[in-house]
Amino acid sequence: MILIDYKDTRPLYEQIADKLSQLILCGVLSEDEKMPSVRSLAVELSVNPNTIQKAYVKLEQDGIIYTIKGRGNFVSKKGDFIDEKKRLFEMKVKEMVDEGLLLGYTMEMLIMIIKKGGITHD
Amino acid sequence: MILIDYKDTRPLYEQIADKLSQLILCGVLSEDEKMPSVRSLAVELSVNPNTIQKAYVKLEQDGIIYTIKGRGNFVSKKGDFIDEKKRLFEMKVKEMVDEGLLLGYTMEMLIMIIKKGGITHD
Amino acid sequence: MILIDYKDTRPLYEQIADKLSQLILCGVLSEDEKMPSVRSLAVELSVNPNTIQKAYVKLEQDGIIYTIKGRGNFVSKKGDFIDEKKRLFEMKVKEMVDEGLLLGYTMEMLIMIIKKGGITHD
Amino acid sequence: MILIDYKDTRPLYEQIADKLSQLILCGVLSEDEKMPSVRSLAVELSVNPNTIQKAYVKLEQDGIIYTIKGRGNFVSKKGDFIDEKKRLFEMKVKEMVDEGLLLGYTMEMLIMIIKKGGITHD
DNA sequence: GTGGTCTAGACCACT
DNA sequence: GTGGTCTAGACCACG
Repeated sequence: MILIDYKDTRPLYEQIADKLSQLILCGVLSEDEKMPSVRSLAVELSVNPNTIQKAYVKLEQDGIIYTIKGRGNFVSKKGDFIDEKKRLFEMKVKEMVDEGLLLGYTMEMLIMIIKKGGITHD
Repeated sequence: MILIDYKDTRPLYEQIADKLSQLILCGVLSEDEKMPSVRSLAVELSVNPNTIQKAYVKLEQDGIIYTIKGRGNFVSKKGDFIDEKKRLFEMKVKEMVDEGLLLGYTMEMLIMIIKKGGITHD
Repeated sequence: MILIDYKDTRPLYEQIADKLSQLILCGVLSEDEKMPSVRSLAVELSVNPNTIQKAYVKLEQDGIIYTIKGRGNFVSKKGDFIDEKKRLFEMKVKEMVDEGLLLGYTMEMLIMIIKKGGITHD
Repeated sequence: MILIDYKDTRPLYEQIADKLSQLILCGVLSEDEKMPSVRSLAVELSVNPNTIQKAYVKLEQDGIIYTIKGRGNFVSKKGDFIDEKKRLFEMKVKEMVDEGLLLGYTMEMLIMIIKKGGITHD
C-alpha cells in the first residue's frame, strides 16, 4: 500500500502523510471511510507508532481527515479541503512556470511538456 | 541580494545555494563572473563561513560554479549544466501534472493556469 | 580495520571514504549491512566525528551507502554503483596505458606487468 | 603547448610539472634541450612566475631536468630518471590491477581493456 | 543513541 | 586574501 523511501531526506511522517493524501485524493480511500489505526499501520510499515501519529496530525491539520476519539480517524469530505489544495497547487504551478522561463523554455514549450507529462503513472 | 528565511526548515546552505543558483540562471551573475568570496558573503548574510562554503560545494557539484584555489569561485558556462537542470525540471513538471489531474483539473485547465502563471515576478 | 596515513596529503575524510569503499567492494562489509556509527568510528580512528560524517556523505553521494536518519548508514546494493565505478576504472586504465607507452613499455610488457601485479595483497 | 585545467583540484605547479614531464618523456623536448625560461612560460600560461619556478623545482627533484645558474633549465638524460619513473609506474599498475579484480574483472578482461586503451591520444 | 546542521576558530596551500 | 580542511562543541529531528 505504501512504500517508504529511506533515501528521501524528508521526515518519515511527511512522506507517509503525502502518500496517504494521494491515496485519498485518487479515491482509494473514500469519504468517511475509516483510516487504518495508528498501531496497525505502524506495524505494517515497520515504523514507530509516533511517526504514524504525527502523519495523522498533519493530515488533520490539512483538513484531509478528521478524528473521533476512541473510534479512529476518518476521511473528510473532499469539498472540505480540496479548495485549499488547489490554491497551494496553483501557487506551485506559478513558481514552476517562472523557473521554466528562466531555463529558457517558451510558453508553448511548457505546454508541450505538460501534454507529454500527463500520461505517466507509477 | 539574498534573504534567509528562518522559518524554512531546509538547511541554510541549501536555501543559499538555491538563491545563488537562481541569480545565476536569471543572469544577475554572468558566465565566468567572480562569485562573492566565502567570507564576504558570510558577513553579509550573518552566517558562518562554513555554511557558505557548503553552499558553494553544492553549486560546484551541480556544475553551476567552478573553483580556483586562492582566487575564488566563478560562474560556469550555462551550457555546462543547463541540460541537467532541464532534465530535472521536466521530471518535476510531470509529477505536478499528475498531482493536478488527481485534484480534478483537466489538461485544458492546467494549460490555462500555466498561461496565467507566467507573468508573476517577485 | 582502517589505518590513517598522516603523510598522505589528501583530506582525512577522503582517505577514510576510500578505505571504506574498498572494504565494501571486497565484501568485508556486505549489502544492507550496517556501517559503524559516525561516533564509534570517530573514537576508533581518533578523529573528529565531523570527519567521519564527511566521509559518509561522500560515500552516499557516490551511491555506495545509504542513510536512514536515526538508524544509521547501510551498504548499498552493488548493482547501484558498480557500473559507474567500472566506467571510471576503465578511464584510469586508458590513462595508465598511455603513460606506460610513453615510458617505453610495449603492449606485451604492460600485459606482463599486469600478470605479475594481480597477486599482491596488503 | 600546455593547457591548464582550473577544475583540477591539484596545485597548479603540479599540473604544469606533470605536463612538462609528459612532453619530455614523449620526446617533444629532447635531452639537454633548454627548457622555456620561467618568465616566458609564466607569461605564456598566464600564471605567476613563482608557480612555474615551483614546477621546475619539482622536476629537478625528480631528476627530470637540471639547472645551470644564470643559464637556465635543461632536460636530463633519460637514463637518469626513467628507472625511478618505471618503478613508480609498476607500483601504480599493481594497485590498479587489485582494484580491477575487486570490481569483478578477470585477468583476461583487464588485458582486453589494456589493448583497447592503448590507442587513445589527446 | 543516531545522523544532520550550524557555529566558532584554527591552520594550510595557493596567488 | 582566498578557498580547503580539520577540530571542538552545540542543538535539533528521528526512532
